[in-house]
Amino acid sequence: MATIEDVAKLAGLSRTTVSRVINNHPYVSQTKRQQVLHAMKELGYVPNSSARSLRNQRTGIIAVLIPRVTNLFFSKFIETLEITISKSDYQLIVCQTQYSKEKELTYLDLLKTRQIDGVIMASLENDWKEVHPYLQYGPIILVNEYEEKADVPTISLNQKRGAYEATEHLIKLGHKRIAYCCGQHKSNVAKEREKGFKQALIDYQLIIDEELTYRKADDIESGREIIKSIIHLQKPPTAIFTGSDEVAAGIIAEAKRVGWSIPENLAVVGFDNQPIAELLQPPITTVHQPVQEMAEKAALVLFNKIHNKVSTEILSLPLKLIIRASTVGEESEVKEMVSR
Amino acid sequence: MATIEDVAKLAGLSRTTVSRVINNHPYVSQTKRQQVLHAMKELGYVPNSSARSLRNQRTGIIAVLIPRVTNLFFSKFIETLEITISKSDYQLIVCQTQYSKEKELTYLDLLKTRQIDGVIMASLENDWKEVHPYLQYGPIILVNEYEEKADVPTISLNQKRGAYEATEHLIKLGHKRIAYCCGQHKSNVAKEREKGFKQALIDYQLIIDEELTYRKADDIESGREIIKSIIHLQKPPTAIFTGSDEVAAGIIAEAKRVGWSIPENLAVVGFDNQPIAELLQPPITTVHQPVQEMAEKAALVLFNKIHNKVSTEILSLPLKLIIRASTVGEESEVKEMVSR
DNA sequence: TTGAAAGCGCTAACAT
DNA sequence: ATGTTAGCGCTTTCAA
Repeated sequence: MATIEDVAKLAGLSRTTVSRVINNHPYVSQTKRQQVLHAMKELGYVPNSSARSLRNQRTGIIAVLIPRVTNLFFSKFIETLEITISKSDYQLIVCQTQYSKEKELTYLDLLKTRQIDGVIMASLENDWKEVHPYLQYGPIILVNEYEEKADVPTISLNQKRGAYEATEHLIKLGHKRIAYCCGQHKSNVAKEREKGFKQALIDYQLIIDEELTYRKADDIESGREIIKSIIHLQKPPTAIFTGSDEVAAGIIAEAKRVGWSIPENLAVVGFDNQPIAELLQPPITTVHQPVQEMAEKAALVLFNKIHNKVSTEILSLPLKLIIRASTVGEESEVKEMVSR
Repeated sequence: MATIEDVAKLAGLSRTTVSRVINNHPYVSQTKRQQVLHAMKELGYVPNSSARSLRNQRTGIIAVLIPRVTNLFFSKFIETLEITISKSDYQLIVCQTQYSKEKELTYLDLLKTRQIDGVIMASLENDWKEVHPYLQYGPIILVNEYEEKADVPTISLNQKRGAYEATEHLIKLGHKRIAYCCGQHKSNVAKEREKGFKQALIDYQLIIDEELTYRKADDIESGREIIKSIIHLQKPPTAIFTGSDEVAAGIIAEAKRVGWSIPENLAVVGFDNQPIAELLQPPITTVHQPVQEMAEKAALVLFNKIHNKVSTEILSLPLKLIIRASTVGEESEVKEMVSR
């Protein structure tokens, strides 16, 4: 591997001059610049990034913390994030916490050891007081997940409002017994959604029934389980609000299996607006989250932080309800369209 | 930020001794070890990884190249890969080539600049002669994708066999006009599947009709497009083999929209065995790929390469056909079960 | 406009 | 068992 020294020798110049050429510094004559460029090419020289990192105190790498990558919400987030930061020649280290506090802290250690220039936390397992000390080692921003006590830039989605609108939609369709089911990992996202859901019930004078509340649903299988439990209820719900399209898909599949019609026997609302939401029979009414905007904004804000532009931006992006046949069946849809 | 020097001073010892403690070297007395440990704790000392990388010529980071992360096949691969390598304290940089040759080479440059210790290529855009020179900078292994000319460890899936079995399944159900549709990015994966598909037709004396061959289908939308094209054919196919469950899902959704029954009017085979395959109406017959095993094996093989254990392993893992109602309708399924 | 030299923080060969 | 010292490859003062 050729070093800067080798290039300097071959070009008959000093390391300094070579470095100047590498970094596009002024005060290098055209002739010498050419000599250096030529020597670099001849040797196939490429600067060693560990040496640069050590010297410059920056690695050009950032880390993103998520629970797991096989969740379309997070993979979409990472897709956009990686594309965005790579435009600035940054690399992305993916850190799956798997909902573990210990793993989360282990990944934050990357900041301590200076392996990365900054962290985007798209999930949060620990109490903020555990995370806070890491701020002395480098910038951290909170995205998607959020935390009152956190004194860092935060980009979140208006989960409460999103959940409220979805619930209101069900209420306006005449539903009075609405089940709630979301994931639960001490996440504020889940908490805010629950707030929005309950607020809607309150605003429309409906009763909140804890029997109809499920808090550990986060995949297809758990959706199925919920139906298995619901069918034994004396007074089953007529509608159900869920925290993800996957859960909704599981619910719909199992409900159909036991002979229920959707939405006649049970109206179902999903969350995320994943591609499958449109494909299922019936297509799922769901809440679209602007993941891409969130990722782009996250990259921007973290870069600002890294370059010491002091920002403590707190941003909340709006969600959007997308109405499909899992709440408004074919017939009622027609009716509604006519009535417009 | 405390350095090793600070720790040494505080402990009243040399940098060497501190380094020995950090790296668990022998020949450090218990007393001094304790002194060092104590000083480290007091200063909140953590070794600087850039300095270690520079000195040790290893970064503890590997890169994985994929087209994009929002594809369940690849996100599942990355999920398992990250979990596996993190057990050995390695970090994973995700590189999305977006099917671009230039981007692929840019990411391979990480090897040149020594930002990473090795590369797992789960996709391949360039000709091997473009990639080959990078081997002098560090280990590269090929996973999923493969290439005759490549002189590197390769872990692939037996795509030809998988496609053959899926096609044979359709033939045995009595289909004679079978459409083929796969993605095409000069990928050998696609080529091998096509070979398997055609071999099956040949073995059963069926005609290969180029009119029924689609080669740029890789998402839901392209599946829909294919149906739009097929319905205008004079002699439409009675079955269709696809390269992904997403394409199959698009085909099924659109076919139903135009009033076709699946599998009565068109039998559909997917690929990947994604969770949605089971949820759709009808559930999709598909080919399961052992992604997790592949990822675990990939980590193992790359680590071996990194530690100079010379292996040029070429491995091919088997695929498995999973039969569901998109090829074998409810009734025929019953028949078949009875006939067993 | 160019170069000499110090030093980023660490490890290892060598000496004791 | 412990310390001295050279150097990994780079950038940046400082001096010329």
